[in-house]
Amino acid sequence: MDYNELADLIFPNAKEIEYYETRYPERNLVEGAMVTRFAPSPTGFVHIGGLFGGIIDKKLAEQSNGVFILRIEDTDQKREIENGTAQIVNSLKDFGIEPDEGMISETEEKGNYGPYKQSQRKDIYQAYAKSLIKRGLAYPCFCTPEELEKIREKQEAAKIRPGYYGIWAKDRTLPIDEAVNKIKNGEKYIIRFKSQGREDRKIKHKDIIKGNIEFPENDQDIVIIKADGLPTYHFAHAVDDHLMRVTHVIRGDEWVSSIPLHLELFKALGFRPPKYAHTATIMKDENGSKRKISKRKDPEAAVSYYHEEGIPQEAVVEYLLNIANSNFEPWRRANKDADISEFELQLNKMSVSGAVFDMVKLLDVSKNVISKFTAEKIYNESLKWGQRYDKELEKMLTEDKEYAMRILNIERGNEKPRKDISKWSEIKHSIEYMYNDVFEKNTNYEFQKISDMNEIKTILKKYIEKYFDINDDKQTWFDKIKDLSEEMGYAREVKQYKQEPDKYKGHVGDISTVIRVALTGRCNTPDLYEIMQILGKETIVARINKICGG
RNA sequence: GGCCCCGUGGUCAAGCGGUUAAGACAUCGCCCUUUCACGGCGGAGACAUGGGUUCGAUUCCCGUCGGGGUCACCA
Repeated sequence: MDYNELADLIFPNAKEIEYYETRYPERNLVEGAMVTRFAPSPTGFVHIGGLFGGIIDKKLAEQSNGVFILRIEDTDQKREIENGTAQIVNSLKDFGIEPDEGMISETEEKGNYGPYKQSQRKDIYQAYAKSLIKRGLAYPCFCTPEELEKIREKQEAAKIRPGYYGIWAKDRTLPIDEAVNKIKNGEKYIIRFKSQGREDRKIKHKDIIKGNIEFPENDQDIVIIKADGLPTYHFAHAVDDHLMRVTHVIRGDEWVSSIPLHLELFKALGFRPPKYAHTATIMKDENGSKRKISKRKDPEAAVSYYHEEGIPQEAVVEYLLNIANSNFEPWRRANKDADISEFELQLNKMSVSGAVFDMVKLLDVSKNVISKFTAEKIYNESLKWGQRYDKELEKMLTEDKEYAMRILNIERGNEKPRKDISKWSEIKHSIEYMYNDVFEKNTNYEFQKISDMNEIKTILKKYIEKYFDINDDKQTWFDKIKDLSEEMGYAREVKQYKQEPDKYKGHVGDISTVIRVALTGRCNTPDLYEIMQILGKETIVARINKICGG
């Protein structure tokens, strides 16, 4: 018996690897084109860190005229969730990320280098595993989980490095005949890689982000094909990224410690390894200490969170780009209205250590992003959000679209647009007083300096009877408020009042505030003149009478 | 514990042997202003630590401390 026979016994139907090598040829791309891939497993919602990686993958491929692949790593069938792939595809789409190749729905894919779901590539992995067995670089291992556990316990007791390697890798030296017999007897087994590495030797590696790293060679005989016939991550990574002709692997830095293994795998398989870029983990601040942002504890770890909160996808992407490249902010300042696709991401400018996720900063970015939107876009986006998450808002926006648009257009579209909205979930609060049915429920007027109700009523009565005319232009309108102030014993100008405070009861600002509060219930609002123009004469009179009459 | 990575204001971060150690967010004050938001100006606030190397270290080397990652038939 020799390795060939053993290989044939284990994988009788596997094709020769040459078949796949010609089936998936080198890509014919322009010089410098990057082939990247985002390769999540369908185990739940997309993580903010995953989105981060996906954005980088997409951008790099796009700006180099390369290819961005979406591959699904569903080799762990226990953890897989229903419609996991569709969820990933849709989440990415929400953020404007669509693959050039790979999965485009739960079951559909595009591209010539597929299948793009690992569970459908079983034959490919087995062919390469077989080739390894033939060359004596992989072998069947019959150890049960219990045996493995015992080995581990021994190692721990002896305080030596745990794992399946060297003398601990007992099936590594199992005679071929014995292995064959065990297989024929129906004993369960998995396939392990036969490492040629030595722990006392060093390996050097240059990571695009982390720079030069040196570590001991891998000497672990890791499993490459599991009991269910599917590959482990490590093996699938080597086979897929080679066959899909991926040039740059961008992944989270939890993988750096696997580099010695991966490099050895590529070497054993005869593949040229890709370039690696290991991105720093996004962290979360918890009582002053940093930790990895977590699916369990942190709602903002799920990208669906941003959708639910109504933070526009552009803002999230922009914030993430901010974390990714420190030169993004200067770029943005110099190119205020440019589309982010024009920004050139540089891998070598990526941060080496993990950034703490800063929601306040995100909201600031978002505020600026929204301030550049047109009223139309704000209307459409917040309506979309409202339809899904807030029926009341939906009603406000749809019962009279033109009215809603006028509200949303207040102080917008000019040089210094309003920057008071950072997410759609804030919209309702900022417009609701413009709606009579909501306003009527308001009983709490936040009057400020002038709080004597008699004085307030007098001011309002005089205003409505003597000074109010809906047709006035802004200047006339304000001049009249000044006239009213004077008549009531308040200074026409704030400065006047500050110079001689004893001469006046207050100033024009106090009078305006009374009108503002009477009309909106709030002491802080956007431009009162615009609000009044939108409210209209009837509503204004009614709202003032509501106070004066009561 | 072994191995690997990281350590500049509260946060994100420029700087990479000689700088008054940028900038953004947050914070505080002032100005603008009928309120708020915007905008403008200004303040406070940092090179974890101990040794080297050097004429000179935030920058280079070593130790310490602190943080993170990883050690699965999970990815």
